[in-house]
Amino acid sequence: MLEDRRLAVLRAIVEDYVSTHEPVGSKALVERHHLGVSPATIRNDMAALEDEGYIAQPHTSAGRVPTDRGYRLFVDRLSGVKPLSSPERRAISEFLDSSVDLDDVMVRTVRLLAQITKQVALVQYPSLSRSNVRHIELIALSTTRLIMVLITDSGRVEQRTIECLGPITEVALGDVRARLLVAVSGQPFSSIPEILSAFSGQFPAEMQPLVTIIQATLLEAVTERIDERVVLGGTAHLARYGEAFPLSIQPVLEALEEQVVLLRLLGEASTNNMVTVRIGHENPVEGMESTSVVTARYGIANSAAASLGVIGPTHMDYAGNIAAVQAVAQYVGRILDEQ
Amino acid sequence: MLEDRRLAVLRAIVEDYVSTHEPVGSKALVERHHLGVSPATIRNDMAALEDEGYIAQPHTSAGRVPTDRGYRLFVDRLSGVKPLSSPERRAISEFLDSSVDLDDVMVRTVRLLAQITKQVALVQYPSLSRSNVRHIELIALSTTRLIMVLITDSGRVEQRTIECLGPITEVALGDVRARLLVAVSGQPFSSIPEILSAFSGQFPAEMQPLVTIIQATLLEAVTERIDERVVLGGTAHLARYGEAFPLSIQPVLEALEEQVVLLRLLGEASTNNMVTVRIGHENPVEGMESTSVVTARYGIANSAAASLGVIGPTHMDYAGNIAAVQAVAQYVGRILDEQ
DNA sequence: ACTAGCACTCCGGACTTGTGAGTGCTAACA
DNA sequence: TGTTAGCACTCACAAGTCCGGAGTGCTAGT
Repeated sequence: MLEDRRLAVLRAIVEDYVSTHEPVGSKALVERHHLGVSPATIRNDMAALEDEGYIAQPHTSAGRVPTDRGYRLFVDRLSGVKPLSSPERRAISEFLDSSVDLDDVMVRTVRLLAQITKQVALVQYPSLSRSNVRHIELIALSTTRLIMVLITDSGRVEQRTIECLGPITEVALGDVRARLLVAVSGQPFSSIPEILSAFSGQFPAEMQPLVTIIQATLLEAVTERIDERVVLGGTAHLARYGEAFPLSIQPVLEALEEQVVLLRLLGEASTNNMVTVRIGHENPVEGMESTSVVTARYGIANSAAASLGVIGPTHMDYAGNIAAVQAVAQYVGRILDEQ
Repeated sequence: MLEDRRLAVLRAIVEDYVSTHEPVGSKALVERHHLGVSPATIRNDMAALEDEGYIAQPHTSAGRVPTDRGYRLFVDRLSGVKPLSSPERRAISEFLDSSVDLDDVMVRTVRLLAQITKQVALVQYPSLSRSNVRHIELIALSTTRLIMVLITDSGRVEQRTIECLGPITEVALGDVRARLLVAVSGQPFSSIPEILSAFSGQFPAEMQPLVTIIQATLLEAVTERIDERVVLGGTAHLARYGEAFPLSIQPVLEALEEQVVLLRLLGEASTNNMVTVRIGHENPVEGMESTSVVTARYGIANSAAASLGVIGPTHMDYAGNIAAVQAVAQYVGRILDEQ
């Protein structure tokens, strides 16, 4: 009962602060939310909440502001998930129709997400490591150079140029290509290293240099290249907070330029299919202490999976953003499945 | 003589303003630059320069600030080209060595440019329309789907998925592939439409659907896809100007999210090989009135060409940026030639 | 357990003032 | 005629002062 009201107060504080961006006081609170008690009572609750570390005052005689811990409690226990509005659903389905290409899907998704959340959006390309090989092609460009094209069942196309020491014969290349195709086609990336380990044995000695370098390149493509690409959009939304907040955007912009950092932000998402929220200092990245990250994994029928999400100030609309991220993740998974 | 000094004054004003970012007054001017005259004389010159529209004062009794027109005169007649420092040259050549991939070159270039100019950098992918076809590949993914991979001599790889109505036979596809390869291999993109116009005639009627759709896809790839990709880097540098300037970064960030806008900014570069500078209002893009754009074309031995450049506030270090853009453009051209 | 009242704190806006950088003008000078 | 010195004038900006109001914590009363 008493506990209940305290939580209600916390929720009210978070909601008000998110919408007004100003410290919220006891009086304003009772006026805006019809809690049936007087400001004085609220003040007692606030004092208790402050003791427990859920809220704080920027300075004496100012209203209260939620702390990271307060937001945490809010998203864990208090925030419902706002259903998306119908224009939003419409936008998603419109975007759904006209995708032609994996790149296209990624770009459209990131735009969509940025647009409906009004935040910075991130979308990771489907992970190669959980993909299967759909096709592999070796194409001679000159007598010493060839290009390897790798196509996954998630629609991704990887290419690598290979420089050979000796000249390549048309016949040898065709031979390698044919056998390689048989060996790896349809196989998951994770099993490629094993397959390759016994591969070169079937070729005569004079072809070994060629086979070896091709093999090495392929191996590199499926393993070392676990560093994935992330597309980014909606950075302009950062400027909205510009001066108004401790969130000085410089470090954030810098962080967003590093692929590695983006991956860290997206990475280590929840094990299950739910949305993950990292609030303020919970973020593993320096310079992002006053931002929150909302992420979700999107899966392509278990064959490949990656993450997407949004980044915004800690005082974001968690309910709305969680709903948006979740919905978009579902849609994207579905689209990629269809392809 | 008198004219000469006035120009010297303008140059001094621009240089001081660029380094301090504060309106510069007559007294400070004579102290910092050893013009052999008194402040009063300078004031007369300044008044003249103001009448001609080269400088302006933000408010009475403030120093003078160059106008767009002032900058224009400065870059056209007054600014020497700063040679790059040796660490800069070293950075460029280090970057030069370790490029493996077209994508890699683009990413590295944009980073490099952003780093040495401390501005936002843009690099356009080599234009397809001036490229030659190095190889074309058709790969069946299923009985009704195939993927077309197009490799240009600038190292770019384009892929397209093609959905056929009827089932594809291995033989038919091989036939089309072989003839297509012969027909277009080594040809410039610009001549592909002509080549294709007579292409389908050589196939029997039952193969027409297949040939037609492949042909259409290829045609689309070489023509409609003149919309080029642009990579972007160094946006964090924008934040440096953050509040300090009329350059509110929101519209700029927004503009930078649109590929089309980026192309407009890069586009219409100078006819010759020199660097182009667009100052403030000279920019064709709304919201970029207080930014300048420095661009140059980089060519790959006449076969393909595109632009790169930097974007910064009008009070940028023109001499330095022009030198950097020019140097980087040369290096990139050279690297892509080698590949 | 809640509320009313009260004294206290302190941020932030408004207002004032003073200072200094900068200007334009005029008159003297080479 | 071009340059300089001197001077009165303007005005942004910083510092200082003041005051109101929002908000708090505490205590006593319901």
